[in-house]
Amino acid sequence: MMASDGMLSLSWNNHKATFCHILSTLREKERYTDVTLACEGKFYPVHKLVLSTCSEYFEKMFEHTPCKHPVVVLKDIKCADMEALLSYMYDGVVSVLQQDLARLIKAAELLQIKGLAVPDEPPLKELSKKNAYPWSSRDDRSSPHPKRRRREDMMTSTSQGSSLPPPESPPSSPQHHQESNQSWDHSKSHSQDQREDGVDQRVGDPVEPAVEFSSPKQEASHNQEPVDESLVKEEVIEGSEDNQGEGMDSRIEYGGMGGGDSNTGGEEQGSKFPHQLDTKHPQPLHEAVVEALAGPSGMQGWLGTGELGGGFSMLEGYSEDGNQEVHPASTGPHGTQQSHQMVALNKDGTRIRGREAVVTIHQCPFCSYSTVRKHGLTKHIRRHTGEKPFTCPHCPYRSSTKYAMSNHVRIHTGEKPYSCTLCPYRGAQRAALINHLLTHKS
DNA sequence: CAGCAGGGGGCGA
DNA sequence: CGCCCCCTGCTGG
Repeated sequence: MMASDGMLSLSWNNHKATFCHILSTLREKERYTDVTLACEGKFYPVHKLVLSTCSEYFEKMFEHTPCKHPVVVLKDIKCADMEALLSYMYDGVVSVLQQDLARLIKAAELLQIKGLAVPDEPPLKELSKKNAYPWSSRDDRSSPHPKRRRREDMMTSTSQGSSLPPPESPPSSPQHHQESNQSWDHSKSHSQDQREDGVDQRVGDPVEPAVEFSSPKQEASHNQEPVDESLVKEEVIEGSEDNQGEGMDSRIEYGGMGGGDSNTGGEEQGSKFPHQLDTKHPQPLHEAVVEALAGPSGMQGWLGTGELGGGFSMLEGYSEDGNQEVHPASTGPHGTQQSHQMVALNKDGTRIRGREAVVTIHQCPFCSYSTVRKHGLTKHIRRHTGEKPFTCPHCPYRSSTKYAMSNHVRIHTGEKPYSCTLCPYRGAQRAALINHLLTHKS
């Protein structure tokens, strides 16, 4: 916080993460939901606000829908995809099997989900590296990377008669996109056309015929008006801006799900996939999120680094003792899983890396502290609880650790085990001696 | 600068 | 889980 002229600026450190958490919780409890999405016989009560925020498509739809609680039927979207997209919109992350990626992206494009409706090739990369954590690096109010023109293209593409994608990539694998990425990133304005064509296909085709695209629209039109294509345009800007945030991006090595074969990705990628499996389990995704969020002290523990600005950092599996444990290899939601991974990397860097490794991260329910050592957390929690099990036999002093007490007791005993080799100085603590030695150097 | 308290990690049992 | 150590921050002279 900063102060100026006597004014204090109070900042809510984990505001974003908290906010997102709350939204997820509300969704879980179906509280304040004001729109129901229906697909494949399943119903998903959600919030217009969230949908509108994440999708212009919905935004438009609601804008023209007087109905208080409309039910939007999504014909061409699979419920699994819908759930994944909802997870993405509410939690900012979603894990998807490589094989399902194309379909998911397509669904995202149809619904114009910001950040997922990637224009061209990069879907993979984008998805995994940037969009996966839209809010992690900056404010996401502005959509992550709205790249929806794609959709337009698609529609228009026919007219263009575009040639379509290079033979190289069979529809099914979204992966080949690396190369185009770069070009795409920077130029997103005009030149894209040609390229996009190619892209379109890749993205769209894999799973289904282009025809389908219309459907969502139709849907829209049914409900009200067709989405204005022009809106879809938006140029975007994504570029590289992102990282201003806390620089998290840089640290996050995200192997990306999509990256798949791309060589660019890190070594991690390979290992990563194995864990992203259950994308499909319907429930898990949702439940897990909630579960992850539940915490003794509210969301605090759930939040990330606690740094300003927020980088969110983690969702943990929550365990009864108040600690949140993460088991990357086995825990539910992919999304969270990834988060975990991220956390691990951020916090411990070297240590908790491999996806394969089963790492348990113990998250403090009171603050952002997390450690791989349960014992470490136990000690840490004393900070919050104020528990000081160790009492000085000579005075009222109490400490939270035995070692601290032993240091303290030396005050009474006069013991000074750390002696300077250069002078008669003796210190009761090693740190004192080290500090003292500095005086000899200068 | 010295003293002290405390947090968190390393390591072994 | 316990013990120990390293490191850091605060305080007072």
